[in-house]
Amino acid sequence: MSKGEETRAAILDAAVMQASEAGFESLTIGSLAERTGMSKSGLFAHFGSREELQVAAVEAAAGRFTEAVFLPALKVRRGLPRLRALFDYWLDWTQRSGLPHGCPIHAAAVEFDDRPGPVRDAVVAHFRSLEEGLARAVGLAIEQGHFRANFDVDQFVFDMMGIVHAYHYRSRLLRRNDAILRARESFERLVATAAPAA
Amino acid sequence: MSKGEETRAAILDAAVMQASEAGFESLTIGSLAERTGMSKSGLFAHFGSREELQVAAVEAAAGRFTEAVFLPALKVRRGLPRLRALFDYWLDWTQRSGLPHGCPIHAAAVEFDDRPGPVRDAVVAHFRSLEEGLARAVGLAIEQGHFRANFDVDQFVFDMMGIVHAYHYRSRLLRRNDAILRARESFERLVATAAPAA
DNA sequence: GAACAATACGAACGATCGTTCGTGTTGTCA
DNA sequence: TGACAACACGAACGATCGTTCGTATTGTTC
Repeated sequence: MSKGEETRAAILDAAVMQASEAGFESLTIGSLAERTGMSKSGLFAHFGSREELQVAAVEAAAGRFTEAVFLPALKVRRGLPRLRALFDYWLDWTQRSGLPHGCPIHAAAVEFDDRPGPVRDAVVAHFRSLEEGLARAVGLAIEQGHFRANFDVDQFVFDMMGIVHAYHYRSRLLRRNDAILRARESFERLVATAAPAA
Repeated sequence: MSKGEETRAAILDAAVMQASEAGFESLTIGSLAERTGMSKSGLFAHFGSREELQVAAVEAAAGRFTEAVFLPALKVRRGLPRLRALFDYWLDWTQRSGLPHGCPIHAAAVEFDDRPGPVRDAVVAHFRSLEEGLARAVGLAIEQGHFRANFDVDQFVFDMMGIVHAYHYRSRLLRRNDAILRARESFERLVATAAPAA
């Protein structure tokens, strides 16, 4: 890795951390320069514009998500066990990735849901690939006979997204530490509706 | 209503609209002054600080929510019918309230979930009262015999929040127009789990 | 080590940020 | 209508925003 690539990676590290704390809109050249100990212009030179920096930060966060959630889940037996692993890894991936202030992309999804542009596009791309990955895992659960054959995969993905959103809301905004228990109970009930006919 | 109260209300109208478009962090004195046709200092004088303006805007949005969701639902027969009405009014309250860019408080919930201060406090207060209202409606459904007696009210509220969050995510970020159908199906399934023993 | 590109810097730009202040212009009530 | 408070304004402040540019200082390659 060349010197430039190294600094760029270090900048994005700091950017993802800051986005986790205060959202992608808080990513300013100045604050990021101070955080990394660089000059504003030196940092700026690694990205053509602030918007490109935000896009790169979204993609960096998305990459971390994949590393922390999908890659380890692939080592688990396909079908329901892998789906459970995905769910479990998903709920606490930020903490395991050194982002104690919540999921940055989850925040971006709300921040940019009404602001067209490259940042929004990057966020949408992440969630599309996330939903595709989930749908694939559900499909495997059907193949393995863990879920019934005529199961509505898309509805399952919708519900699973809802559970995770509700978990974030309850734990981060309301600071209720029973959030993870509520989420697990919801997930188990959701899985139960998918059980094959006895 | 005195002149001052009138302008203040007009400012908050514009503020809620803008927050719906781009979040509460986008509420700057300058942009709001331009939107209302006032001078920066003239507008500023109605609030001691930008933060107080943000708090007032959150409270104004919360008030609108109550008017558009809870008040009309009170006219519906208590129990399951009222709960359904709450859900339906909730899903499209922003459009009926002239906020075509999504729920401002929903955005604030994510924007300020990690930023302590008066704004966050106002957001939390809104969601607490919202959850209390939901729990009360579920309690009435139990009283009316529509739900079984030993039903877990808190879990129901958690799941209902999740459905609405997922609805926002799917319709606003992914722009899928089947979001409302997915949400309704999830809600019906949730209601079914609450049915009293036959 | 020489040569050249890659990288980082400091200074400066116009714009906008929240906020303060002094001064008019209104609305309100006796 | 006169008097006083309420209201709105324009100008200015220091700070920060994203961005540009010229110039050192580095890494990299022959």
